[in-house]
Amino acid sequence: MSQITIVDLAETLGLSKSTVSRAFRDSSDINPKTKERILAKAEELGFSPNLYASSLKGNKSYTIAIIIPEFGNKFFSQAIKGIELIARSKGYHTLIYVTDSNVQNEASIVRSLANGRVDGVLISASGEGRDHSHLQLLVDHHIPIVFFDRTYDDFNSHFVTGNDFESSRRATEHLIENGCKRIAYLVINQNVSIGKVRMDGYKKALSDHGIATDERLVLDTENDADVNRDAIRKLLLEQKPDGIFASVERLAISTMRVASEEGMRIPEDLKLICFSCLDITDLLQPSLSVVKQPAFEMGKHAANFLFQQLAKPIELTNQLTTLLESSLIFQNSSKKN
Amino acid sequence: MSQITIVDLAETLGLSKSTVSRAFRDSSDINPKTKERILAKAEELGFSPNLYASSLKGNKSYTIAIIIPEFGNKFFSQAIKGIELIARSKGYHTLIYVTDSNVQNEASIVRSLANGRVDGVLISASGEGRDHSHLQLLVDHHIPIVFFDRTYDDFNSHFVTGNDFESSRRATEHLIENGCKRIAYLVINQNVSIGKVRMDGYKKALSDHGIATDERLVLDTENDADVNRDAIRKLLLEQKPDGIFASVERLAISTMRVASEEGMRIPEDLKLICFSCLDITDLLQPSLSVVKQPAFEMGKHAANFLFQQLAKPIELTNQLTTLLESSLIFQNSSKKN
DNA sequence: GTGAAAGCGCTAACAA
DNA sequence: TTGTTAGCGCTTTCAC
Repeated sequence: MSQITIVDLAETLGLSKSTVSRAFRDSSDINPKTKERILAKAEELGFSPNLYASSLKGNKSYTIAIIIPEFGNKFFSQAIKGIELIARSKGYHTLIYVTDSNVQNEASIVRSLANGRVDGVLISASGEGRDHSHLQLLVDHHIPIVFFDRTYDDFNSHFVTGNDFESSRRATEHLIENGCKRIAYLVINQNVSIGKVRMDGYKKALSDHGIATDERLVLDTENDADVNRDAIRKLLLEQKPDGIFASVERLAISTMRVASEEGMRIPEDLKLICFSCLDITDLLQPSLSVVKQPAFEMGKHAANFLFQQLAKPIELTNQLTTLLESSLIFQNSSKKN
Repeated sequence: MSQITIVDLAETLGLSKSTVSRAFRDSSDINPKTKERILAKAEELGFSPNLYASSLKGNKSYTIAIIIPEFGNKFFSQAIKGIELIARSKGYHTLIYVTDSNVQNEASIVRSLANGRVDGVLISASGEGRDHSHLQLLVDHHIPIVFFDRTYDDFNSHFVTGNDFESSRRATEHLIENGCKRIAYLVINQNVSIGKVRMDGYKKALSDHGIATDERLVLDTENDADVNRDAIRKLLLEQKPDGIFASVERLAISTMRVASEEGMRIPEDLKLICFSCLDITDLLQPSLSVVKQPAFEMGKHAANFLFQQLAKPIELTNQLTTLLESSLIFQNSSKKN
């Protein structure tokens, strides 16, 4: 911690602490030469104004928080990269928290932020539970919140995400066009927004093509990779789908491994497409068809919106959603036989 | 921001602010009933003590920073996950910064931390430049620093990394044992520690097996993917290596793409092994042989050491290095013909 | 253009 | 066990 204070600096320079203080704020009028002298001395002594004293006076932390459910895939690392980039360009600092998709963790993290630690929060919902009152705490403290990728329906705020309904519809339609009759949908979690919206797109494509939805082909998964893998195996063996649409990358990866273990070939016996931000899908065996969200852009967009809110708060009476275009990349995993 | 203060709470309860303050600290003796009453009221009013006032008094931020050069691969996301986990278990918050492998960015970030914002710093060096005096600023402010994965030689501190020399030696030896005679080494950057150490391991394996080092087979790369790709193409075409040892994943990925474009088969014409934390190397075509660092463990280890330093500072007079064991996973990309 | 002084919200000696 | 009080280091009116 910085031992030297503004008073020390003032003394060594024969000035008052208010003058020294002014040298570090842009606004106040001060003799340019004095300012220069002060800044030079500060540099020499390695002094910079104590953050906590400034924040206590100014009631501003110049810090935002990112809360994400997991760190498993490239989507979140790209999104964080975008957020951090914008934040730093605005002179803001970025705190990072991982909830492990656990709403209790989410609540405890959120509670630790309401004491002025942050000026705003970017969050991708953990997806669990029905009680999201912890977020109300932020609202009460006038801390703006922006959701990205995953949200809660029961909460009015800004939400930045991909055009998941349409991408899902097109992904599913692509499987149909390539000959699939029994397409299974692997849900990340029925309670998270992305689970539902992506399922709606899936169902729309089915009904558009006169295919009835078979609930046995919809697999709701959990937070445990082993459990999911067994469930996928059961699905493949019992329901014999000829196409899989996975709402997240890790479920598609599990599917590839299980299919291989069970001697099913992709795409001959089973076609596969999923949401993923992986940048080496072309090198997989088979190359993987994906819906690729603009993760980096999404992070930047969400951050920019947060800073807009910080500059000029807007009261939201219902959820305001911004959709960013995802790209569909069709490769061998979904290829027609 | 929190409008309500400790004084407001005290007034509504007919107590003094010191009593209220005590209710939020664990140590001080206070009537359990009073404490309960205070905490209940605080909960009701959504009050929590202002962080900046506490920090200003206590000269402690309960915040650490992670500074990383890039966010491109799984290594860093896993390491961050480990760090954040430990930090939160200690009641600490974690700031994240990305330097984009640029030492100027690194310096400006570091400077913004020396004002008491953080109690400690975890850093993976950007790798550029010869002047690392910005880090001295942290030392002057008694902010402990722990390096992980990438360090600077000219700086005394704790450094947590993998047993890169030995892993590199074994990886290279593995290529030799599988018949390679002309093994190229792709360096991330000659100036970063990992570039050098991994090269030393490579050279050791060569000399152990009576193979002379051919400097034309050592390719120093830059921060630009396109430039690197062209350089790799040139290397493959002109030097005709029969094995590649890549010090980082992205160089191996570029190699796979270039090889494919030039009609070279892996592993028949060219064997490949690299450092990588990717968890789907088995699904690549061909499955990729890797040196896998314990990224999550490394993050936890580095964080734990930082907290040890925070609890009881130790003056380091030279670099203290902790090596964590990496695992070698041999798959098809390096298989004998 | 510069200085004096009050106070941001909290903590911790000290007193009661 | 609780209250009083003096700051933590800085910003910002208000004088000069």
